[in-house]
Amino acid sequence: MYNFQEIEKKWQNIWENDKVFFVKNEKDSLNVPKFYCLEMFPYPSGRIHMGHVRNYAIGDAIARFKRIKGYNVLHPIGFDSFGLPAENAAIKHKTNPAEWTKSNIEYMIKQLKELGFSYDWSRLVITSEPEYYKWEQLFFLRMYKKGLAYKKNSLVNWCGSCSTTLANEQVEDGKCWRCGSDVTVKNMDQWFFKITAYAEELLKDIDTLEGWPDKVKIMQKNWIGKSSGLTVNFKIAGSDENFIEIFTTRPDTIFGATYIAVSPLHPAAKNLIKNSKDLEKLETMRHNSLVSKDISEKEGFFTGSYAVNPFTDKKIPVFIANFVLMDYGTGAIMSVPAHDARDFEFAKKYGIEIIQVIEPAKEAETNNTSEDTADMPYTDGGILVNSGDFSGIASEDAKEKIADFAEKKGIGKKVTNYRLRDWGISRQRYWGCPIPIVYCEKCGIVPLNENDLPLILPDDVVFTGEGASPLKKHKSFIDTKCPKCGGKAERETDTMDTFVESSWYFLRYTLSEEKEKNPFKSEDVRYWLPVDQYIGGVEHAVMHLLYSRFFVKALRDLNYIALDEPFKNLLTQGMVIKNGAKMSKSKGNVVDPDGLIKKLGADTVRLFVLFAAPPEKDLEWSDSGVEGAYRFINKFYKIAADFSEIVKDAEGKFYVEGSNISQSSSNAASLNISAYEIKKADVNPSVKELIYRLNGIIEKTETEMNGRYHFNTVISSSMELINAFNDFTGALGREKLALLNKSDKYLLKHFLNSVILILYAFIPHVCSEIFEILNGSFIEDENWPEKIDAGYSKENCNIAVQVNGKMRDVVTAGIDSDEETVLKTALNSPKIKKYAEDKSVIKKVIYVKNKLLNIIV
RNA sequence: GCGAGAGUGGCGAAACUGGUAAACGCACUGGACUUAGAAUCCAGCGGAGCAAUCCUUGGGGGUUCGAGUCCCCCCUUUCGCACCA
Repeated sequence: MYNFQEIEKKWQNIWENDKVFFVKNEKDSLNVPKFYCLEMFPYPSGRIHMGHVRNYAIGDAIARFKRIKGYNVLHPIGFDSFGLPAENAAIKHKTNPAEWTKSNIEYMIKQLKELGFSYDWSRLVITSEPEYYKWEQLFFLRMYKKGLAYKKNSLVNWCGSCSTTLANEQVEDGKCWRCGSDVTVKNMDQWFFKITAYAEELLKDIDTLEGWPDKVKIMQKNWIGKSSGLTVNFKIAGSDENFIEIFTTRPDTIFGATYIAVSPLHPAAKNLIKNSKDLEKLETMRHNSLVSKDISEKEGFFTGSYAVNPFTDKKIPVFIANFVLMDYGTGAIMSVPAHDARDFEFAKKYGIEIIQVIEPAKEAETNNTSEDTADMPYTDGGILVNSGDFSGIASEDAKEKIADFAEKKGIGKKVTNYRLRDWGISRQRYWGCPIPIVYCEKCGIVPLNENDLPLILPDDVVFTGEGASPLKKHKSFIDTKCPKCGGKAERETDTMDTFVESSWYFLRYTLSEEKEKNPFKSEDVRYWLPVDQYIGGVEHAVMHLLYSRFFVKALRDLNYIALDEPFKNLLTQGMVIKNGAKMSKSKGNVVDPDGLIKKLGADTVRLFVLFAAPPEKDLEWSDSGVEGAYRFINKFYKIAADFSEIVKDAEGKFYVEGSNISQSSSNAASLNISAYEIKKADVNPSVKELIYRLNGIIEKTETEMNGRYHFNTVISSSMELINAFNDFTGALGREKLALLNKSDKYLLKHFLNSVILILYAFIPHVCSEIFEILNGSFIEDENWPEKIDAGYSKENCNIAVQVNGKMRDVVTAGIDSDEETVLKTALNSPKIKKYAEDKSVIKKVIYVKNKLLNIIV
């Protein structure tokens, strides 16, 4: 009987002791194609959850398949081990973040090993270790020297009660995710990476990522948010030198601009205001836009100043408006209420003039013209009207012409804007990579010397949970000497965003030796990168994947590597849900992998997770479905073990013609049919058919495992094969099975071995075991099964017969029969007669060979 | 509001370039084995109908000999962005 506990332990020990999945010296393997299979590494929260199991089961299936196919496979794992939870645990349980993290990692490694994933553990990466983060500090210094890392004053999310900044994703409905108090906006000095310098390249190269889901590519494109438009200077009425610079993507509507709207945070806002009482209003509005990002109600007021539309020479009012963002474009806009929804809403509210300057190009839309202008603006392109010399021109044309005109007159400039902002990496936290910078009284901001790295995060800190980061109170860390002048200096106490670590860990995995001397080696990166298959959740579609792309490009420009894009193919797996909701403690619908592994085994859990849905879809958890997976594995094991008992001879060898294929020989498991000549005439017709079906599924598996990764259909095909095998052997009975001739036995063994090799990717422990029982050798030494011609020839096939496109009957005909023959047979069928005969005339016949016949009467 | 998906039995899902819809599994029902149960095995299982037969891929229309699959409109739903000018 199938004892999964024993079997799984046995194979896990063998894999570990024999280093089965360690990458064999890649320098000698350059003649074999490489395959880098990568799963997003976990945060060491304490336990592996079902989402991890799914993610890693997918990756492992691919890695194992590719190995059997003969690839040189790199399949690593690590831990993204810096981050706030460790600090929270430190506060709550009075533990040390380093120790808490370490014990979590140890436990999770144990879990991953119990799940039997085929990682090369020698390449384990733990990002909170100095041997890892010291390289990150080095990259920071190099980026600083190149101007890619810089410091500036900026607005950040601030939780007053936790005394720390929060990342955007840690702000939920304007409240702190941890303590629930209101989040405000604060002005602070922050370190940034200049990701905007790569905005255009990051956008352009998205088109080269053919193996990425469109969804993710679109999300990244939207995030980068490129838009091209025009800046135009609007002179302040009554002044010769003062003007407001606005940004617009619709220069074609400029004749319809009836007011200027300026952000309350605009530096010129104060000077525009004529009535001193309005300065208070400005202050309130400034405060509001700083404190909350919510602008559900458009508000504003007239400054008392007017600007001159350079195209119409008309004076138009200048408003301060809360919906105008300071950090996009120029912080001021020209408002065209007739053709922009927001401008329209604002103009209606404050009674500002609305002038139509675009007419829909098509006259076709007749019935809703009058209504349109009253209730909503017309925001599409069309033909210009009321636009001076530009009237009559189409929008797209006019955009160009008006922009050219503005540039020629020196009042405007064509510009490209990006929504993408520079990446703020400063965190006022302890458990992160220290930023290697000191502040010297004399020299100002001074980077550390590279050979002073690593700057180690001190271990002796006190967590109170109150006030600033513990680093801020750590005198011996802060007090230092200036690397430049040797005078008194203080260290930077901010640490880096943890997305920095995950932006290059996949490069570190390629390093196998001299780890203390290099972050990675360029020749290793050249060999292994790009990652052939990256697998992870969609939640990282923008941040992590965009930051990693940026980092690779930056490292390229720092001459570390020659690589433009890190991830060739990306698979975003769906969530694991139960009772229609994402598993969470608060909903009480969490399924713990540990318990299931103990109860039903790792193979069962893995099989269910891969079988229940294709990887990109959400997976609905089902306890009885898991039991079904368990049943299948049991059945599979029993069928194979029984078969091996029956067909073995007294010496425990298989009946196989030619002594070169036996348990004792070195290539015992060889499926290479050239070693044995099948006597086709002797083969049982049912066995022939089994082999024929097998061939089709070997082929199907190969295409499926080559990028589509619908493991569920591969598994169901394997189940069909096992069922067919069982039907055959069951019907025959043990005695007759034992009396089958050698060709039959050989082919049946080949059949089972092939199914084992297909399923090995999904349920490796039990497949390794069955393979050993059947062949006495290791499955990892085996090759992917070849298709065998066992002499099966289809004589007849079923042909669907339709009359006027409706399914009416199925007839049997010889394979490759011509239309005439099939039609004759079909017309003999009583069912068809009934439908076709009384209509007397056959107008047309459509015949698809071996498949379908459609009679049109 | 904008953008991108999804909608097939009681459930998870199959169906490669349009060609026998529902493979595989779960649940369920009946049977065998058993003192009984569990496990296992066999059979059935989209809907209506005694049956012949008819209907069925969110709804409506279209293209086609033929549509789950292609085109148009609508409904529902999930996700992402959300005043980016």
